[in-house]
Amino acid sequence: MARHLITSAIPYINGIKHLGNLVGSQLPADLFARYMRARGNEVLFLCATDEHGTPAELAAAKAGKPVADYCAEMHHVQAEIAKGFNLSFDHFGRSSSPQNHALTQAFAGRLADMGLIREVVEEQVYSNADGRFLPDRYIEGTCPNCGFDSARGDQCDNCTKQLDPTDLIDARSTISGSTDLEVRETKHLYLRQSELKDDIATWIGSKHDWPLLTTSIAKKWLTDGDGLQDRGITRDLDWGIPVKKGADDWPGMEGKVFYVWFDAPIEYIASAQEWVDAGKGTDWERWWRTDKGADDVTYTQFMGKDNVPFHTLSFPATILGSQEPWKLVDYIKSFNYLNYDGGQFSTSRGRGVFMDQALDILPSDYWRWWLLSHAPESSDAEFTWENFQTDVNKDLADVLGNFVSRITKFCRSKFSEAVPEGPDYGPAEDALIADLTTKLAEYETHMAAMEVRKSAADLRAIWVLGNEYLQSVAPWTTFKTDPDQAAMQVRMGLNLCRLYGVLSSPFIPDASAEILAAMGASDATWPDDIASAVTVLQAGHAFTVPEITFRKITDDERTQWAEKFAGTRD
RNA sequence: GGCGCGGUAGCUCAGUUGGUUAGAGCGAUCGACUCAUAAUCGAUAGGUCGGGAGUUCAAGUCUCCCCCACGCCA
Repeated sequence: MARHLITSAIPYINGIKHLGNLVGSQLPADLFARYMRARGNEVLFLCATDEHGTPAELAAAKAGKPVADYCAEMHHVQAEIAKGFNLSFDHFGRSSSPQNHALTQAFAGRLADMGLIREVVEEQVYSNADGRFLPDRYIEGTCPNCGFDSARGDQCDNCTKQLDPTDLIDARSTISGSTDLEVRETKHLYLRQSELKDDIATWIGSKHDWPLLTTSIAKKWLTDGDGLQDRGITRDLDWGIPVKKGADDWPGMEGKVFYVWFDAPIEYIASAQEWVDAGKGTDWERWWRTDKGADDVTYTQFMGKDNVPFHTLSFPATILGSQEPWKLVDYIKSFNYLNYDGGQFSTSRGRGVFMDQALDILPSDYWRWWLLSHAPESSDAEFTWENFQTDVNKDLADVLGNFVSRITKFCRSKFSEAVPEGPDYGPAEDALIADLTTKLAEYETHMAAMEVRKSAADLRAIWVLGNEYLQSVAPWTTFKTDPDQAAMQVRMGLNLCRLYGVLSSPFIPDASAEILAAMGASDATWPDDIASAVTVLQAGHAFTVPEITFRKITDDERTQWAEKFAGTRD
C-alpha cells in the first residue's frame, strides 16, 4: 500500500467554472484519487478556492457585498457543485483561511531569512476616485502608437505594442472610468527566483517521465531571454494576506498584502492543515514534511496548461528557497484546453456549459464519462453536442446500460430475481475470463499512468466483452434446449454486472453504485483476479432489475441545448 | 515578431527507440440475432499520414523550408 498526495489546481473564487476548467484539473484528479483508493492505497486528495486579488474584490463590489462575505458564499457554491460532480476531495479548503495566512507569512519570513527577498520601489498608477492602485489591465486609454482608444495598460490589443500605463493618452480606470489617475511610488517585495534558477532547472531536468506539455512550458520559462525573473510577491490591496515576516510585522510593508500567485499554491499545504482542524484527519505533516513521515508520499498535481508555470517554477521556488523539508511534487499532469463547438469557452460571454448548468440538465456521470474519455491530453480537444450525444448514448446507454438491462431482465423472465444455479463455467467462460484479464491489466496500467483517454477506452472495451459473450453463447437460444446451461451463462452475465460496477466506479461513481446496489453486491473491492471475481455472486443470490441506468439524449434536447449555451449568459 | 503544442479515414483520436499490407471508437453500408434502452454481435468500405525537399536499404515516425489552426510571451 502506497501513499498518494493528490491536488487539483485551485479554482478562482469569482464565479462558476465551465466544463473546460473541470476536465483540466479537478475531474482527472478525482479519477486518479478514486482509482488509487480503490486499489487500496492511502490517499489525501485536496483542493480549495483561490480567493484573493483584484478580480475577487471587483466581483464582490459588483454583487454589492463585502468581499469576505462574497468569497464565503462563492466558496459554498463551488463546494456544492463539486459535490454534485462527485469530486471526492478529502478537503476543499480556502486560500483565505487562517491556516494559509499563517503559513504564507511563515514562508515569506523564511525566504527573507534565506536572503531571497528583496525590496523594490516602483511606480504604479493610483486612481483617486477608486481609492486604489490599479493593476495594468484595469487601465485603458488611447494607444500612442496606433491611436486605438481601448488600449490596455500593459498592451494595445489593436497593434499589440507593449505599453507602460504611463504611455497611454487619456488614461482611465476601467473600474470607475475615472481619469483622475496619478503615478505613485510604492514599495514591494520580490522573490529572487533568479537565484534559484539553477536549482529549479536541475530539478525539472531530472523529470524525464513528465508530460511533454509540462516540461516544455517550464523549460521555456527557465531559458527564455534572461531566464527566470524575480517576481513581486506583494500588492497594494485590502483583500489578501497581510504582509508579515512570520508572526512579526514587516517594517515598511504596512497595509500591503501578498500577491495572489504567492499565497495560492501554499494553500495546498494549508488545506491539509484545514483538513486536520476540521476533524477529518489527524496529522498533516506526514503528508507534507519529509522529516515527519512524508518521505514515502508520492505527490501528484493536476492542472490546466495555464497553471504550469506556477507549479513548475513559482511554487517550487518557494519550497526550494525555504530549504525546509517540504514535500516537492513528484509528477505534474497537465492538460490542454477543451474548446466549445469550434471556439473557446467564454466565461465573460457565457459561451459553453458551466458546471451548475451541466448538472441542471444531466446527471454528473454523463459529463464525467464524456469529459474524461475526451480529456485534452495531447492537444486541445473539442466539445460538440453531436459528439456528446452520440458518444454518451452509445457508450453509456447502449454498451453498458443495456448490458445490465438485458441480462437482468432475461434472468427475471426465464428464472427469477436471483442468480440461477447451473453447472460450472466452461470453455467459453474461460476464454472470456482470459480476455477480461488481459484488458483489465491494460486498464490498470493506463490508470496508474494517468492516461485518461486510454483508460476510458479500456473500460469501454471491458464492457463490450460482456456483450460479445452474451451474443456468442446466446442464453436465449440455449434456454430452449438446455435451461441448465443457460442458467450458468446468466450467472456469468450477472457477475459481470457486479464486476462492471466495481471497475467503472472511478469514472461513473453514481451509476456504479446503482449497479452494485441492484446486484445486491456487498463486495465492491477491486478484483485480484477475474476468475474469482466472476464467482462472487453465487446461485440463489437475490438481485433487482435496475431502473434505466442511462437514458438516451434525444435529438430535440441536443438542438435545444446547443442553442441555449451558444452565448451570452446573464 | 519569437516560442510552444498540433495538422493521420466523414467525426473524435491512437500510432512506442524509423522496419512486413497505417490502427481504434463513432458514423456509413451489408449481414446475423431477437434477451435487451429500435439495443447487441460480425463483416465491408473509407487515408498518397498538411505541402515540398532531403537523409536512409527503409519515414506518419529524423533534418530543412513552407502553409494552416490554436496557445503563450514580448
